[in-house]
Amino acid sequence: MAVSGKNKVQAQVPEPTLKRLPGYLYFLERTREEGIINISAPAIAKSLKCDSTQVVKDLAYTGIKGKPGVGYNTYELIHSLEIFLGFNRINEAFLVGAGNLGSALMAYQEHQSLGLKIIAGFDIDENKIGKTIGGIHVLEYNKMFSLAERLNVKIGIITTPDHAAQEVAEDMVNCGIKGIWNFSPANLNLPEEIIVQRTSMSSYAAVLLHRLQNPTT
Amino acid sequence: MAVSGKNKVQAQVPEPTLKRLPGYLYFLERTREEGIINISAPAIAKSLKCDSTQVVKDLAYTGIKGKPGVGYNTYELIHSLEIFLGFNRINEAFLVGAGNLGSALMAYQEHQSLGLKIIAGFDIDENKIGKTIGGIHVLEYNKMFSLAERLNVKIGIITTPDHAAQEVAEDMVNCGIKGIWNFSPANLNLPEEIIVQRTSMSSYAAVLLHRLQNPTT
DNA sequence: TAGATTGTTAATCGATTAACAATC
DNA sequence: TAGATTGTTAATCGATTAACAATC
Repeated sequence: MAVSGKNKVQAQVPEPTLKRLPGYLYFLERTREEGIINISAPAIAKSLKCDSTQVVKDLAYTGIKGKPGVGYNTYELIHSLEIFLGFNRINEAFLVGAGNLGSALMAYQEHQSLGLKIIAGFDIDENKIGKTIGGIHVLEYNKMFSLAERLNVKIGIITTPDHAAQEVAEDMVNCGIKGIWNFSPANLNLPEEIIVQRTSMSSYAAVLLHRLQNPTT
Repeated sequence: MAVSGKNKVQAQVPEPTLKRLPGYLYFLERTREEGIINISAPAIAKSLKCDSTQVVKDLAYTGIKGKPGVGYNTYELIHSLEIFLGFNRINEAFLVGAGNLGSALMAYQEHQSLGLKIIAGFDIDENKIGKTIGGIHVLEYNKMFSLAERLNVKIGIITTPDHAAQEVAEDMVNCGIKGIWNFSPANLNLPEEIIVQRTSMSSYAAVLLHRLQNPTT
């Protein structure tokens, strides 16, 4: 029953750490391109303008071991981050709502690692069905039900207008989807066990505006 | 010198609070549409699935007064949130990079309050220049310099490919822009006083994937 | 008045930062 | 060995949660 190789209760990874990890990964990929073999936490911290002890702690969560006095092996570090984040696996996802935001995400992952692979987009708009965006086909919404089951897709992305979000989410759950990335501001009402990640653009705008209007100091 | 009307040092608003406020605003706008005049913190908390004392605290930051035993006046609460977030003002912004993500943002704000108004998009791609997306014109990149000065725009949004982000950011700063919303994963190197809000899609993906792979209990 | 809810103050919890020992 | 950096443990800081008094 117990997973071997870990004889201690796995420390819960803080969400702030989790959010920072892809940033390290991105930076290290650039570093590797420059042919740098070893890199230290203070060096990373300086480039990313954050605290070096935080870098050490964050990286430790991925299970990597660094060499005192030297730092980390760039290649090992990238590998460790990818494994930990699950970015090495193919995390297949469906996307519903092939409007502007949906199209953006489909096109985005062509050039940028999102950590997940959108394998199909769905829409009810006849004008969008049949299109190919970022190499991904936009299919008729009703096709989602049979395809999800057949392909065993566990992740759904909602980029529909607000009013459709709840219904789409429920459909996704009925398709066997376990995790939903919701880009609409709607508050989804779903079974407890479904993992919902809400991404609200206006939250970021709020922080930016507030910091502009209330300068520190 | 001192701003009147506040005889206490203004309490710093926690960033988590700031990020939650637009969510309340969205919910309350729906509530108002239903004709509900008063709403209590526990009622909000129940709908948004969060803690009621947190709702009370968050709302208190906006300066609103509620009535014990009754709650808040919906209209006043919306007003208070808008004022506090600065969403009532017209916060004009430039967007550089009219690709998929840039287009998505331009189209998004047509239907959704982002808290800021994109007044022009810029690109170097001949095929994009001249287009109108979400009612916003895409102009030649070089036009940004003269326009920023003339229109006194203080906010810039970067939705370019990574490799262009640093250069665009520097140009924006030279245009007098004070706050930058950066959608590229690049780490911008800019003067201290420039406020940079980074929005990394892969951070959200990382959290979703991790929670899917490491269920809590 | 009674009940419900706000608003404030205290306690808890968790993340960040600091200190320092271990080690390459 | 000496210097630099990791890794761990302790201290600090800040946000969330709980408790309770004030009030409509």
